Amino acid sequence: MAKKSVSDTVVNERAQHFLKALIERYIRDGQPVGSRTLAKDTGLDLSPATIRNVMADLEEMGLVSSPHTSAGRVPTITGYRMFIDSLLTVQNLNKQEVEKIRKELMLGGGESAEVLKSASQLLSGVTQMAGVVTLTRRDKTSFRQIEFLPLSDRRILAILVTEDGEVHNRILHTHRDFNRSELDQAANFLNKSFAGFDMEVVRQRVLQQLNDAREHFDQVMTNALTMAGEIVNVSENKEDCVIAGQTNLMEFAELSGLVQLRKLFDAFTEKREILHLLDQFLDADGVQIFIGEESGYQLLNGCSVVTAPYQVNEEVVGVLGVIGPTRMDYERVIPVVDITAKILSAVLKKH
Amino acid sequence: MAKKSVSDTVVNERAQHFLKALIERYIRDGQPVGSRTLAKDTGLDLSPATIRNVMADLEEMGLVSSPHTSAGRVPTITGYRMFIDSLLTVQNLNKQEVEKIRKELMLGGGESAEVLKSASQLLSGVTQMAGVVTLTRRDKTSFRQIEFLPLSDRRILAILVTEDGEVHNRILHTHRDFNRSELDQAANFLNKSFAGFDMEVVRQRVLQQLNDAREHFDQVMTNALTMAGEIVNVSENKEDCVIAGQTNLMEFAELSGLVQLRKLFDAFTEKREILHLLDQFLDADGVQIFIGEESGYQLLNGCSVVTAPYQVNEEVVGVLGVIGPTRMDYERVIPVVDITAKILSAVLKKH
DNA sequence: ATTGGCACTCAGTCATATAGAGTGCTAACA
DNA sequence: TGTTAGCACTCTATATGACTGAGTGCCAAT
Repeated sequence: MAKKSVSDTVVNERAQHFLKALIERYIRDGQPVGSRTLAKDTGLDLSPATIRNVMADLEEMGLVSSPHTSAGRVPTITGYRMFIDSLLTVQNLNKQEVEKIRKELMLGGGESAEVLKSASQLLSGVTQMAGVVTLTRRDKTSFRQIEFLPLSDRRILAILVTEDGEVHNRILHTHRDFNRSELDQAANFLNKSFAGFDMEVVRQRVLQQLNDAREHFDQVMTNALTMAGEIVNVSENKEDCVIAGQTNLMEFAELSGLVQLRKLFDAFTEKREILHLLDQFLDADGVQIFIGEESGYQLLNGCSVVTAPYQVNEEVVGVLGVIGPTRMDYERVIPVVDITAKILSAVLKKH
Repeated sequence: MAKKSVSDTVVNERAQHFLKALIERYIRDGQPVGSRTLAKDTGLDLSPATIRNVMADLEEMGLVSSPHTSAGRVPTITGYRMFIDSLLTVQNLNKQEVEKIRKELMLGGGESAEVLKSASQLLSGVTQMAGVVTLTRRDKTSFRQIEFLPLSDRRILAILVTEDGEVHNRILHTHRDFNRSELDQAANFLNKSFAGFDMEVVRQRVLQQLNDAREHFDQVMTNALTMAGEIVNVSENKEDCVIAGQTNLMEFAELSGLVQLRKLFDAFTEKREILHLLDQFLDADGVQIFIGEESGYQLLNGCSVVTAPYQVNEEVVGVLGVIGPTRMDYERVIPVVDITAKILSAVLKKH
């Protein structure tokens, strides 16, 4: 409460202003920002020397650093963090752009796989970075129909259709051959028992009934249940992740190390890691930003990730976002990600 | 027949020997080969000066060239061509490696999509370059069964199963809603009419009958045929192409230009161009090699492609191969591609 | 608190020197 | 006639030093 503390906060406010200017400049040019440049950049009419003093303070606070004695200053990770958390002034997208996104996403015709792909491409196209859309919690849907078709060699093709029109199929290997009518019987039994039920429920029932089966049910039903068990499980863990525009990242000098770039690309084709990473943001609401170094994954050094979750019928089912260099234009990227998530949610809404 | 011509061919034979040695050396080291080095490399006991004379001849013939006056020689495209066409001594793979490939490919469990993916990964893994497998002529297969399921909003899910166990599904948009029994009727009609027929035949019949339909058939059948027409067409043009290990190419200095690398990667995600390129080798039998510059696609400059077609039941359905720097170890890559194609054909054989 | 001035540091650029690799040519040799 | 040794020459790569310009930190003046 003493004079000193008051003056402190005043200094800090101005310092923050400079920090903001510095980072915005750095994002534009990609080069260390010196006192002279910054002096011109901020509206305030101050001499470079003054700026230097402030920059020294900022450096002491760990918000900026200089690559070497006679270079300007560059934001540090914590500098970026502060910028993102409290200094950012996001622009709104103009209606034209919003409309473009909406149109683009409508094209897919409502087929979810298609739409997700468009969304990813859209994100990468608009931002010139890598776009990514994950689909983790599969839309809670219900059992519609199951069919079995005999193939040769004790193999059976199982087709499971869920209410939302997704088709899962899988080849099952059995211990003996089944003929067409046996399979039809099995399918009939299952369809009668489970049609319309929530998939989660189906899963439980199948397991449960399979336990009681030896005593109560005949062979047909046991077989049916066994097969159902297999395919029902498959349809569960189908996590997915669509990435687009990876090659855009090759343009950024800061990720220049071919080694790092390669690791990144490998992670993209592997997908698992990316998926795991983005899943952390499933439950956040609204846009989240995090900076590569904060994640522990060293392969994201120099990168930032901007994400937002999206919904189907009010329920979050995945996240979408953009991966690019930490030196990215957040003020533009944030609204893009935000809007895209909202529009995607709208498009995916089922009636 | 004069003395001169005889001596000429003698010179050429020796020159070819040197060319071979030079290219092999260059493939190993990646650096221009000088006369001294080459003198040691070839078994013959000749002085560097002699070698220089020969190299001058080779240069005159356009088989090698030197980047600058005081560097060694580097093979030219035509040099590589000659090497590949007539100088190459391919090694055979040892049984261990062959066995490894066979095992790896067996894993997929006969699901063709899976197996192709393994093949691609295998090629890239073994050669440390990019592996690619195309599937162009879809296995000539026959109609097994079709099903229609009503979704909401005048959308119908059509599921077509072919004899080889592939499942094609697609959402059809219709001009009015159909109920379950209408759809069942339609499916029944189609299944009875076409079960077991070759897909090509089915396609023709559908079109033909659709023409006659207005007069002879009732509404149900017309609808059925219309729907069948749509999905049958879809199942036709499903060309595909699986690429793996693209990032391996980042390791090669000769493709270092980020720009070229990016173009290459973009082509890989686009796939179309690659597919078109490889299709040229569908009808060649055995391993084919071609050098990027020869193709007209300037994006393959500095690259070579080694391909071999593979079959299902004696019929060629696609090609597989490896894309890497022109400076690649052909003597090893060729047998790998060759064997992989053979094993893949064996694995895909249907009984 | 702000500023001008000044000495200092450091990356980048240019010219120059030097070493090394390799060539082409010529003359000698078998 | 094919092969070889020798030699002058070319060109790259590398190191070196000088110089410039950008930018800093600090001190003393306002």
